[in-house]
Order: sequence, then C-alpha cells, then structure tokens
Amino acid sequence: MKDFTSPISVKRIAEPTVRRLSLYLRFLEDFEKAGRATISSGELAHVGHTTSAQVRKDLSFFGSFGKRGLGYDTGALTAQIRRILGLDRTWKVVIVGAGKIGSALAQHRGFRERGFDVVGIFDVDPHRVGYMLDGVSISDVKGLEAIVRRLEAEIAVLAVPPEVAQGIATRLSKAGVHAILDFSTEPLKVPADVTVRSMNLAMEMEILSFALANR
Amino acid sequence: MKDFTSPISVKRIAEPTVRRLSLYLRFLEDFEKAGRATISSGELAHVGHTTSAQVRKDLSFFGSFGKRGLGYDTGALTAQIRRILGLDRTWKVVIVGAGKIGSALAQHRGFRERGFDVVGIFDVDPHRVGYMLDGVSISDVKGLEAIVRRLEAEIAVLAVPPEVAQGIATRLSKAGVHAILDFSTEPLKVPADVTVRSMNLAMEMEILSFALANR
DNA sequence: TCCTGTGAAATTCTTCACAGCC
DNA sequence: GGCTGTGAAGAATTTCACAGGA
Repeated sequence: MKDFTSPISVKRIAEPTVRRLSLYLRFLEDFEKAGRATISSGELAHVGHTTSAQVRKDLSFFGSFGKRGLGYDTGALTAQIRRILGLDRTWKVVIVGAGKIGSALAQHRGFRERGFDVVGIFDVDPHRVGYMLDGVSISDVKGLEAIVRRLEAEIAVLAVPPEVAQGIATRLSKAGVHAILDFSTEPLKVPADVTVRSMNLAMEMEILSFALANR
Repeated sequence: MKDFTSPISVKRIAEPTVRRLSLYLRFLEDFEKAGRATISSGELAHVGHTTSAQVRKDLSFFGSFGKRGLGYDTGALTAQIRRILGLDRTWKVVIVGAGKIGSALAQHRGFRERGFDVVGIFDVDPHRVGYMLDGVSISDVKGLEAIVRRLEAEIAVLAVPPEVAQGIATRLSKAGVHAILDFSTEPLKVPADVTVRSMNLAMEMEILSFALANR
C-alpha cells in the first residue's frame, strides 16, 4: 500500500486502528437504530473499552468528521467509516472446505447482510460436490482456479484441514484472490499483495489458558 | 494478575508475546515430529514470520532455556512453553449455544487433543436439549449456573446470538468461569478477573475489506 | 461551555548489537 | 564459529493536554 496514492489514507494505518474502526461501526449502527442523531468520542470510547482521545486519533487519520462542542453526526460518521473500511460495496467471497466450519459459515446470515456475497463453495469430497448450501452449489476443488477467476472472487475463506491449507492458499493467490480468512492453525505463506487474517481457535484457547494459569 | 505472585512471570507479559508463544509451540511440535533434537531462535523466527531477537526476547521473559552456540533442546523447550501457557494440564470447557457454530466446535477434534475437555453443552431450544454431541448431552441453558458450578468448568465458549451473549457472559462469570471465548460480535462487559477473547468473524472480514479497498 | 483535532509526552513493543558461553 | 541472553536504542502506539471552533 503506497502512502500517497489514496486520498483517504495519507499514512500507513495501524492494524489496531482498523480493528477499532470496525467496532465503532458496530456501535454507530446501534446508536443509529436507537435514533441518536449525534455521538461524542467519549460515548464511542465508553462502549468500545477505550478512551475518547483514542477514538478521535483513530478518526483523525482519515479526516475531520466531527463538530467541536457537538460531537459526530451519527449517520454521517457511519457512512464515513463504512467507506473507509471498503464496506460501501459488496465483495465476492468463496468458501473452500464444506466441512462443519465451512458449511456453518456458508449458511451464516451476517455474511451477506454485511456485504460479503458468497458466490462459490468448494470441497474435495465427491459426496458433497453438487449439494446446495444456502443457494450456492458445492463445486469440486479441482476447478478452483477456473471458477474463482470466472466469478472474479476477491476474498476466500479457508476452512480446510491444516495440511492442505497452504496449497489451497497458493492456488487462490494465483487465481487472483487478494484476501484470505484462514481457519487453520499454521501461518500461510502468500505473495506480498495478498492479505491473510487467521481465525485461530487453538491460539485463542491457549491465550485463555495462559491467562488462567497466570492469574 | 499481580506481578510478584508467580515464579514464572516476573513482569506483565504482553499479549503479542503470548500469541507468539502459541505459534512457537506449534512449530516446535512439528520439529519434534520431524525428529529435530535442537532448534535455533533463527529457525523458529523463520517459520513464524518474525526475527530471532524477538524469539529470544519472548522466551527471556520466562527464563533461559537455550544453550549458547547450540540453540534450544526441542523437547525441553516444547515442555517449557506448554507449561508457560498452562497446557501441562487439562481445562474443563463448556460450550453455550448448540447452533451451527456451537455444534461444529463441540465436534471439533483439536479441542480435546490439546487439553480442552468439553464437559458441557447448553442450548435454549428444547428440541436440541437431550441430544448428544460427541459424547456430551445438550443441557437446557436454564440450568447453566448449577451445572457449570458442579462441573467446575473453567472456560466457556460462547456461540449464541449477539443479543443474549452479554446475559450469558454475566451468568457464566457469576458461576465461576474466568475465561470466555466469544463468537458474537459485540464486546462483553465482564468482571476484571474474567478474561474474554473474541473470535469476531465480522471484524476480520472488515479488516480484509479495508486491506482490499486501500491497497 | 462542550467537545473536537492534534502536536507533544509517555508508554509499550520491537530491533539492534554485543558480551558471554558452548 | 555459532547462537543465546539482554541492556540500550529505536519505532510504533497510546495518552495527555490544550488551543480553537460550535
């Protein structure tokens, strides 16, 4: 990501900032539903377990959205954050692996509701291929590259056994996917222009274990 | 966590450090399986996408486990990290919510294999109560507190709709649970002696969306 | 007066660099 | 010669504190 290409992000944005923006967005949506017209950095901070200065600093990387003495317009700030996060459009998502986790995800409401459109599902198991999950039929993973290219999928969710995750990730990268959400346990090696996030259940459980063992 | 109570952790340990220890452990297990007797900080760093200095610093918070000029004994370091993370014992886990995600988790191999023993599963739906999931029968969530206390469960996995997550988290805290893995989207308010980690699918997808929108 | 936006200070985390031991 | 352990330096992130506009 070059620093000077985008009119929005002038300098590199830290991951914790993006993470908090996602939280703020959720709160803003709640506030909007509750009919609140404006909101202060202090109120956002309160629900997000952070400080008002942090909220203002986070937002300041992207512009000046508030009014001194007043706070932020709830609707306008919501729209701004949605735009910043790239949520002012839909993204095409494929799910690889139609096992327990993969199929739970495929049927997950929140996905489509939040602009992530599941356009393809893949599995190796011939017994699963051809079945429908929430309106999308399961394809043989053999056809991964061709189908991903044809669908122009941008994001892939990886819910496959850890020993095949790396191989699939490489194939996805070559097929033009630039973002991967990985549910396996080992870190993936991917080209520099591919972003990987992992949902590592084992790691989270171990962090909890550490907290319990050392309290 | 008091600084002076434990013989292991002399100063407060940063979360990124714990996170990396969990990664190192996974690599060490791979190295052990591959029959490697020793391993250097550089090798661990390489697979973990970090630096050798970082690996040594992380370990140095807990002791001196290596031999200069040689590296670390694979088996010994594995054992040390397991002990540091509290994985030299089993933890009793309850799963609340036997929907798609909850039941996928209940049947998840890796859980028991890594010392997290699922001793209870709860749901509100009377149609689900009484059914077995991987050897554990689903209990009515009404009996949550009593059963959690009786089982002496230490960790809870929350896979319930977001609007009830806070209520369940409060009940779990009162029933003696000190660690919660939350799959819902809103941050939970819990007493200071309860650790919460969240697996927030929406947030991870939004971070990917941000990366795509700003690359 | 209230609350934002932001440089400056403080804190936290990572990297450097080297003495010390195998 | 190779690799650890660790203070010190450097970088990144958070918090402070206050000027300034509604």
